[in-house]
Amino acid sequence: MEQTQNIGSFLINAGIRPSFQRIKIYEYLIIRKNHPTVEMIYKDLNSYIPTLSKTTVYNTLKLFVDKGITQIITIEDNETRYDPDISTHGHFKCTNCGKIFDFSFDNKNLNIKQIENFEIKQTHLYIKGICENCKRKIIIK
Amino acid sequence: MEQTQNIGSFLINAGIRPSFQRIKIYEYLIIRKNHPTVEMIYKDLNSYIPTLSKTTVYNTLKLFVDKGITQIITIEDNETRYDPDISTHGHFKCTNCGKIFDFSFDNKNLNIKQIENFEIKQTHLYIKGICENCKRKIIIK
DNA sequence: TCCATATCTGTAATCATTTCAATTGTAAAA
DNA sequence: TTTTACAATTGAAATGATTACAGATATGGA
Repeated sequence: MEQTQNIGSFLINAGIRPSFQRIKIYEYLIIRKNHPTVEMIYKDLNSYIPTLSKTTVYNTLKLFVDKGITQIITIEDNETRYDPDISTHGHFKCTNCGKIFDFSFDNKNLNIKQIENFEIKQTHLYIKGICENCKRKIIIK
Repeated sequence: MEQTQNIGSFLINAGIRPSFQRIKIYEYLIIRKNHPTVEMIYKDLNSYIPTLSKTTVYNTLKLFVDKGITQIITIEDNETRYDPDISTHGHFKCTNCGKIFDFSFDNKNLNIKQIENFEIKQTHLYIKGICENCKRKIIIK
């Protein structure tokens, strides 16, 4: 499949040698778009790659983060999630269905006084609440 | 000290029985303003309350969060921090000195698109970078 | 093909957090 | 004041996520 080709050259471009496992894990991230935990990636890929080790998933994600092609999402204190979209954008987690939604926001006109002279490297906006779909379901109940 | 009195009635008001440990832990949070981890609270208070158990720190913080007088800060994936200021405000973590700074922001001009019809319950804005003090030090080096 | 090196794997170790049962403290009734 | 019931605290053990490590496997270049 040519998708693998693309991912392979993308990884090389990021300074990562494109092993089978690395390609499959990155592919998982961009196809599923589900902001997965290590457990989710391991569980889902294990049926397809039976020899996969959880350590490899950890190592690979750490590598992706170090090389700047994946970001860590800490919207919840008891689970680390991963996002291959490294642009500055927000994450909404529905406390009812657990799904995480991406959204865009302007961080230009925040004009934050207290940290004016600080050097900003990363911005994370996390919002929790009820998604539209769950809101409807809950009303019906 | 009358501070303890104030905290005692504040806890009662929040539906929390003001035990010695609970008062000291809440006092720690509001006096230090250091957004501590469980470990920090335990270590610092242990010299003053030698019998203190780490489980009590965990239990107490969970109680505070449940009763709505403390919020969890997840700016880092490997450490859960706590803040007795439950208002919506931002947190800046200096990746050099590790200190966490509070800042205020207006979530009106974030101009968020995709989640217009979602019900928002909590908003967390986390920024990482270099604080002014560390910036100066680093330049001098 | 062979070698050197990188990657992957599974196990064991570590660290944060939770569970649980026993002890201690407390407030109110007798 | 003593008793009693219940809540809070404690420390040990269990759990769960993550990391360290050492051996096995795969890979690219000579």
